[in-house]
Amino acid sequence: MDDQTRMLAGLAGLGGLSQGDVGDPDSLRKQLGQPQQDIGDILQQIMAITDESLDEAQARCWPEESPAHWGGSDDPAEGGGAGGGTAGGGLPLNFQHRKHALNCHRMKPALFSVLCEIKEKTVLSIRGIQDEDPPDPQIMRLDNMLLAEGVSGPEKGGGSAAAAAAAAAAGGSPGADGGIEHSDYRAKLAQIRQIYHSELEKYEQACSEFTNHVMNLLREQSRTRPISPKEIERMVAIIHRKFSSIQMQLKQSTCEAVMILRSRFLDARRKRRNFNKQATEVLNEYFYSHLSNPYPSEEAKEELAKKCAITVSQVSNWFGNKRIRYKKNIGKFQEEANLYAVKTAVDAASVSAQASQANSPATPTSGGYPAPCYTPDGRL
DNA sequence: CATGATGATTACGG
DNA sequence: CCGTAATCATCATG
Repeated sequence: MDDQTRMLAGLAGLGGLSQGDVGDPDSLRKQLGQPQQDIGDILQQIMAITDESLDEAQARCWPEESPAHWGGSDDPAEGGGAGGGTAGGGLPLNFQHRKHALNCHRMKPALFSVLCEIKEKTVLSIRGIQDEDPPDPQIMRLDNMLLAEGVSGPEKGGGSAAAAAAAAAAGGSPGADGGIEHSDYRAKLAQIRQIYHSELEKYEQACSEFTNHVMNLLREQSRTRPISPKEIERMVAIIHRKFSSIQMQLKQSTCEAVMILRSRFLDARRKRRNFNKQATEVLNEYFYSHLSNPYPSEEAKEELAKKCAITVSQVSNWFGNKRIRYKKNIGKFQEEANLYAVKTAVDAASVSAQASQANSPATPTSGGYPAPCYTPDGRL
């Protein structure tokens, strides 16, 4: 035990006394009659408290030899702090009294700060460097994704309800085919979002509750053992890290759910619907009447998209597919070509009386695509 | 159920 | 970013 005491005293000297900051133990030492022994005793008692389990300490009385020092009667500069509990001298003290005595001892603040400092240094040296947490790239990725997917972030102007309603209305109106599915998707997404947010809130609440709990606990304990603010800070950080890893799981599974939903509803390739007859008719009409240059401008695409109740990119897809497939096997498309050539011709004729040249819309003048209709093998 | 049609996606080049 | 070519996955039909 003596060794330990010396060591502690030495540590105390190293840790705090030499720097002479807060507690200024040097001056204290001067004031005290028998400084060395006093400190040694206090440290011993602290060690004893630390060693002993709480139950033991509370259950049985403390040994008789030391109370004199704690009683205060022996102190040169009696602050009156420890007066009450130790009045009897020979009276056995229970744990509460002991604690009180410790707390009120005039050396306590100085020792306490010294111990805090020692702890601080040792803890820092053990695991001080790796403390700064970089913002987890994984969680950032998930956050971005959720944001992009509309799960987190602002509730999309007036909420999903409005959007869903609008989509549903569009679905009810004539000719909007994707509307129904889209609104369904919206509804499901809103559901996911709701679950996500309520779970997130729960987690956050639990986290702050737990943090509060721990902080209260630490504050409570800080009266009997040295706990530096930094330590509390670290503890809170640890708790937050734990909870954020849980949050990450939540985010991950939410992302998964959204992806599944998306693949089921939005990935049109999975649930491909053919365009309706009228739409393909419009598209084919344009294609064959511009066969020499079947590249609709952006405006034309928009026009066609509107007429066919599809999107511009669908128009682009259609023309892309059409061009390549036509080019690949012109023969196969002759019939169709003639049909639409005739159709446009008839249209032209009916609109303008002087339509003697049905040929004009599809003249093989420019090189890109072969002659449209009446043609190589004259298969009209 | 095999097969062709068809809309969407991907890889690549300008 | 747009177009081509290849490819995928589904639809539609016999």
